[in-house]
Amino acid sequence: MTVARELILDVVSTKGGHLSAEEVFDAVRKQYPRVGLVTVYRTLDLLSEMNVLARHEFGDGRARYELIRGCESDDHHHHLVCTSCNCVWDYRDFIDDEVRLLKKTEAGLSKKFRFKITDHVIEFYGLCEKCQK
Amino acid sequence: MTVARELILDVVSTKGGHLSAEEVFDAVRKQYPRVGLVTVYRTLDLLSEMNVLARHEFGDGRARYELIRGCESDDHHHHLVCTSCNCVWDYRDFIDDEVRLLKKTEAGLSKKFRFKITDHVIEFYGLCEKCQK
DNA sequence: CTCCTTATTGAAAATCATTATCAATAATAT
DNA sequence: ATATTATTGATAATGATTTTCAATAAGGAG
Repeated sequence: MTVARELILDVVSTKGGHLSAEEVFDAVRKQYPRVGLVTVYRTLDLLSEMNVLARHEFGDGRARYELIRGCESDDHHHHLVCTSCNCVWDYRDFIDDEVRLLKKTEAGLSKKFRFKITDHVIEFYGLCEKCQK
Repeated sequence: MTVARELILDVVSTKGGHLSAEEVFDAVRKQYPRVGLVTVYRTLDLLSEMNVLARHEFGDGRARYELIRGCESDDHHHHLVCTSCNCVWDYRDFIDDEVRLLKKTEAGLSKKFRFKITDHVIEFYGLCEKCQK
C-alpha cells in the first residue's frame, strides 16, 4: 500500500456513492496534487480485481466504482439510475425476491445453454425526482 | 429510405444476432463498398430512435444492435452474454416470471424513490460452452 | 544505514469507439 | 429542369481509457 493507493481507497470509502475515475481523481488531487489520473485508473482497476471495489457501467460512457462492504450481510443491493443527471440510488427492498428469481433463472440457463454463469445485472433506469421537473 | 439505409437495415435483419457498428459496416461494405462508417453509425442511431432496432451495451465497450420484431408477440426476451467471445444468446424461457417481478419492483421503486422509471436491464454474464474449454 | 532489485508513479502519446464538421452528392418538391 | 432540402462520406475531433517509458519510491540483503 502506497500513499496514492490509500488516498484513492479512502476517497471511495468516505465520499461513498458511485464515483467515476475523474471524480476520484479530482477528490484525491485536493489532498495530494501530484497524483496522476493514470494512477487513479490503475488503482481503481487493481482494487476491483481484489474485490475491494465493484466496477459498474451504467451507460453514460464512464465506469463507476463503489466500495464493497463485505462483512455487512445486508449490503446486497441493486441500482436505480437517473438517465439525466446520472445519479445512482441503491435499493435493498425487493432484493430477496429478485435474488430468488435470479438463482432459479441462472440454474435454468446454465443447463439449457451450457453456460458457466458468473454474473448478472438487474438495473432500473429513469428520471429521478429532480430531473422530472 | 435510401440505398445505404436499406442495406444497413437489411444486414441487421438478415444476419440477425447482435451486431456492432463495425460488423454492420463490414457486411454492408461487401455489397456497397462506398458506404462510410459514419453513415452506418448514423443509420443505426436513426433506426434505434425509430424503435426499429434495439441498442444494447453488453460491457465490451461497443454498442450492439438487434432487430425489434414488433408483430411477433413472443419476441420479448433477455440476454445471456459470454464475457470471453462476446457472443450473445437470447432466452425467452423464464421471461414471464422475470417480467412479473420487474413490474412489481418497478412499482415499488417508483413510489419509494419518486423515480419515473423508463427502462430496465436484466442480463446474465458468463462463459459460453466453447469458451469454457 | 546503504546498495540493489523490484514495484509504482506520472507525463505524454496511443487507442478505440463514437461524434462533429463540412463540402459534395443525391432526393424530392416545384 | 431546377431549386430546396436531406443524406452522404472523408477527415478531424472528442472523451474515456491504456500503453509506454524513464524517473522515483519501497523493500530487502548485507
